[in-house]
Amino acid sequence: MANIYQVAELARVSVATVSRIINSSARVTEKTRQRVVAAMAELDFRPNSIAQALATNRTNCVGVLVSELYGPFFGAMLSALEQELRAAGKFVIVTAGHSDEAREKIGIQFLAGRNCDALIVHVEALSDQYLIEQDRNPAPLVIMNRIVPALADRCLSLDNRHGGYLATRLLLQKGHRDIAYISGPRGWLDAGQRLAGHKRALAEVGIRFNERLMYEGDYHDTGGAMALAHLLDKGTQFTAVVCANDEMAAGAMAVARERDLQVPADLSIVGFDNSPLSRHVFPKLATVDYPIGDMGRMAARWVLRNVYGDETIRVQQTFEPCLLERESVCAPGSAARQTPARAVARRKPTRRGESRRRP
Amino acid sequence: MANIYQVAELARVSVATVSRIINSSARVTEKTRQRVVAAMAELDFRPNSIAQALATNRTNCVGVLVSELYGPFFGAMLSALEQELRAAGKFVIVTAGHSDEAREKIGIQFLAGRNCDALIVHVEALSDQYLIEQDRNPAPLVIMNRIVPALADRCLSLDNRHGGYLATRLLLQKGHRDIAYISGPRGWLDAGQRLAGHKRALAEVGIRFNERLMYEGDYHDTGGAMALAHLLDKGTQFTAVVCANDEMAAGAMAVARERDLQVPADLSIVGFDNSPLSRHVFPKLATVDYPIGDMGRMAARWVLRNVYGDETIRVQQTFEPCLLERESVCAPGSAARQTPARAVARRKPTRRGESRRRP
DNA sequence: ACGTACTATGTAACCGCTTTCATTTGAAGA
DNA sequence: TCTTCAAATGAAAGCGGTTACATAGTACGT
Repeated sequence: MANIYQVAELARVSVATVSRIINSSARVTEKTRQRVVAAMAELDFRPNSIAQALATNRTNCVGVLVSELYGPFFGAMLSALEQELRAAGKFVIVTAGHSDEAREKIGIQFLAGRNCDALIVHVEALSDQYLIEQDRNPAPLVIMNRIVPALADRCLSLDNRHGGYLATRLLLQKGHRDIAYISGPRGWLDAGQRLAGHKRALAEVGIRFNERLMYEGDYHDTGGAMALAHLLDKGTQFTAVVCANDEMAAGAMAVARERDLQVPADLSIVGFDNSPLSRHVFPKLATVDYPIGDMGRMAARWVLRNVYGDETIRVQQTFEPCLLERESVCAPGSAARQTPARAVARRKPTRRGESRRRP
Repeated sequence: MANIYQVAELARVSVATVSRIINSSARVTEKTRQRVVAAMAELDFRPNSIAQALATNRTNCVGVLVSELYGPFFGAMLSALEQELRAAGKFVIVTAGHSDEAREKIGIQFLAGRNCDALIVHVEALSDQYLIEQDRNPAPLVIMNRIVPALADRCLSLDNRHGGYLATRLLLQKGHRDIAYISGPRGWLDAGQRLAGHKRALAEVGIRFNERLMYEGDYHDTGGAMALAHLLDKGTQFTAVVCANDEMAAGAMAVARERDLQVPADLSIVGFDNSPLSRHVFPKLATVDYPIGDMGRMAARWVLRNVYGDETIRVQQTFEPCLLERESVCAPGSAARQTPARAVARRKPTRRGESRRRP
């Protein structure tokens, strides 16, 4: 591959002039510009981006650390983010932190070691303290789905608490009183926030949160399945369940089906995230939309503005969840079946003595 | 950040010696090694990877071009691939080609422009010819899910034809004779191969492929839904349908449900890919496992071996699909219902006059 | 014709590391 | 003690760009 010296020689100019043309960084006579452009074309010259990076101390790379590279959540985030950055000519280097403190730490070091211009991170296990220390790095941190007070201007987050509130409020409005909750892993921030929203919605209508109606899942369908099984087996009655994400809701739905509980007639279910999955299960899952794609895009724009200096870009740091009411929810004890009446074994007794007939 | 000169000065050695220690590239006295290591620690020195890349002409970056960054298919591929490369200290730069020729071309240029050491590409629209031309690049190409004869040693692929064959054979073995087929987009390679396998399975038992039982979908659930609706409306009878991927199968299942067709009693459905989705739908979808994670991992290993010279690594280039029989399939006209008998409207007449009672 | 004020271009240092080749060092053997 | 030779180390030239500064060139006013 030709280098800048060969171009300069062929065009009978100095390398400085060639560089100026590459970067449009200074005026050049039209005549010489044409000679140089022709030379570049003839030699099929493309500037070596590594050399440029060394000279300018700017790699045009943005590091992205997510918990996993698969799954609809990170997939949507990554996809939007990459599209936005690529449009600006920036490269995206990705790696996974696997929700584990040591691996998240290594991940950040790994990306920082590549001289990324900025890091967009979605971490669960790292402490605020560690993130704050990292921020003295040449590469600023953009923090997804979390608020670190000292770094508030670099944090993009969804109001998870409000999301949890909306999910539970929907059920309350439908008339449910005994509402179970399948939580995400204790200690994960969003899991705690969603639960807090649930509690607030209950409190608002004067219902005391019942520890026995809550179970900690793992954000996977198997965990959701196990959670609902446990809740049912405990015997405390409930007519609806809020799941802290869609995947657990899908697992819960499968268990409900196994036990011949009709969703939503016997059990209303609400999920969280609005993952594609929520539209694939039957009945379609009511859920809380998590605009993670928008947030990924916005993280990219934060970087474009604050690192690459594009002042024309506006960024938004907080996002609102939005309730999607679908077929997995109805009034408690309602006979609003999705399918005609059918033989039922082991059906749980209808709550609150209400009739099962359609109102 | 400290550089190698400062380390050298502090340790009272030359930069060459420091470099030797960084890379373990030559023997160094234990005494001086310790001095240097101490100096590096004191200054918190980390070698500048960009400068290393410039000097060695090796970026330790692998470019990955996939159609999309989201979705279970590319997600699994990316995830496995990244994990394998990261373990070897290599960086992954990702971008999307969106199954469009122009954008795929730009994507490859984009990655090549970053001086990647290798490119792993999953492209649909680019011609073999173009890929062959690209291969003279400094960065070799690894081609996923496709066979370019001239570049056969760089191609990793699944035997899609065999997969299509397995799906249809399962249905034939169950006794189905009238089998519809919802294809992927005409022109996509894997779509054509899967269809070819379907045809071969039919031919093997002497059934003539019926053009009226086949419909071209788009690999999305909406396309699958539309496809099944069209097939049903056409009036040609069938007792089973093979979908060229799981997502279309999910769409088809939704339409079947809308039309009060029981799956599998009235209609058996087989998907392709074994995406997580296939376990979330009800009944669980029989499908053909696509070991895309393994393939991603293997692409990484190809690069590790052939580009980074790790001779100890073995690579495998062709992969076999594997049938997963699940609840969405049964014998035609069988009453092997997943749910008890129920009122039915607009049910299609049972095929072949068989009884609907359980055998 | 000449000094002035720009503008266009060139020179060379620098970014931080690797690597070749030359030189120094040190230990074994005579 | 003096060679001899391998091992350890250093000097300096790249890698391919960018950019501060110097210089040559041009147009203009007087």
